[in-house]
Amino acid sequence: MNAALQATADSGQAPHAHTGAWVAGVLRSRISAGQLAPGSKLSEQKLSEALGVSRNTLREAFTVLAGESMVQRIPNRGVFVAAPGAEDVREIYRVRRLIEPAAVQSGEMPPGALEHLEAIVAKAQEAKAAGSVLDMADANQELHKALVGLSGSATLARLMEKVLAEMRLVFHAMSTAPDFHSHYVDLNAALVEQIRAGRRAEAAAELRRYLDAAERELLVHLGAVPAEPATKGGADR
Amino acid sequence: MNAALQATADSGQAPHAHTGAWVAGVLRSRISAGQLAPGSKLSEQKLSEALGVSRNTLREAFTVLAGESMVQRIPNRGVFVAAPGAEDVREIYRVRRLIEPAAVQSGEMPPGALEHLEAIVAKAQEAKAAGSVLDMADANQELHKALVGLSGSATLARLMEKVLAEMRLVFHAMSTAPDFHSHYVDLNAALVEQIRAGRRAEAAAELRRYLDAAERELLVHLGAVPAEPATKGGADR
DNA sequence: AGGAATCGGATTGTTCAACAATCCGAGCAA
DNA sequence: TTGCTCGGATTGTTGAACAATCCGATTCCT
Repeated sequence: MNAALQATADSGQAPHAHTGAWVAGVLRSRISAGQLAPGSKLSEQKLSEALGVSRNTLREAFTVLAGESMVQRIPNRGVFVAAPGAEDVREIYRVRRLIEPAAVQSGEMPPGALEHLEAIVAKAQEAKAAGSVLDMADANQELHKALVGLSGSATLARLMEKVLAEMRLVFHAMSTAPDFHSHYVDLNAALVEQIRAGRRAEAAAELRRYLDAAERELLVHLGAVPAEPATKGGADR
Repeated sequence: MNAALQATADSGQAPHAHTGAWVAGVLRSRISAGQLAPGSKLSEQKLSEALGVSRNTLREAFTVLAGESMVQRIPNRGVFVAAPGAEDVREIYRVRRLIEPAAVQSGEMPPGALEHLEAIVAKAQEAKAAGSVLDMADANQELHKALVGLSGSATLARLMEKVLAEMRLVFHAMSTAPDFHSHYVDLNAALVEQIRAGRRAEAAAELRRYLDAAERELLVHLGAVPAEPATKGGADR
């Protein structure tokens, strides 16, 4: 834990933009990279001296990150790296299930978007061939971000980015992280193919199935839902 | 301007929650209420002494509000109440057009939601009968928030709240504010009626038309689009 | 006179040091 | 063991200080 903290303090001499925003960026990166484990406490004193900034400035960064729900602030207790649970996963997929298919189905399709999608798919297939799980995960996230990008809305793109950041936290929070992504590379390819063919409604429907399956897989792995029986909507919470 | 600032400084003795969040709440209310005009500058010194908080604490509130894009922060210049323009209106409706119909069409319809919708419609009709434009506007926003609420997602509800806050800013930014809302009361009623009847797809389609019309009306009033010809996309900014 | 460079005041950005408020755990008592 | 109190540690908030930057007005040159 300590190693991760003081690791990048060397670049501490050049707070490019506003120092607060810079600190927020540094912490955001480390959290997304998993260097700061979900649930771990971020001490004001340690972090401020490790990053070479004032406690006040660090606090500003905390405010930013709390607004993005990357960290959780508990009054008089401190800030902790967000640790999403099963209910958070359900919420994540509630959002994705609403936004992604809608963007696919009724997006305005800016020029070059299709090529962008296909480039990402190619990258994912490359990563799969090379067996690089990390690159596959990255490409996967990039693809879904691009799908939302079809809507042409910067707001929704930002929201999706936030959601994907939370997804990374979910993965980091899982003790054992099996290969969730390789299954989906081919599905992604098929999806983009359908979009290319103009079969937007079918693509959206397939995407919905995709998301349902992914959510279920995650919940099962979190032990929040039984593995097999898929009938009545049973255990909630 | 000054009157609005020091107006509520009387309650300044009881910062209930964390002072930063409290200040952010106060400012948010005043901005939404139009007491702080869009584009106006929020001076750190004046505001901090008017609210009876430290400059540092006020700054934390600014960070929060900037994260919600209620204010715009310009480095070394200060923070200003957000002043949405035509492009922002287009972005707002890009989001609404994607989210609201999707929520109507595929929302999970929690119990009591329908009654809630109808209660809001009733309130709106009441307000229309009484000629209270303000209550109509409130009911209108409440209805659309409730529509998104059908999705069951707190994240999307928050996003919609942010969007609606920006809408209020748009109205406040308009010099002349004619009656945008009375047209839509009956449309809202019809919409809820269709939802009640289970005709979700039709309701979503009607909602889309609704949103297109509202956006166009706003853009026309902002002078960002010609009044009649509905063909080529013309003047940008 | 018109325009460019300059200067001074004002505001923001950041840090530091201090104090109050709160929480957590250790130690003690019943 | 259970419950209480106390002390240390951390957070919340403030005030003051200084550097950096920006804006407007004055001044100077052509």
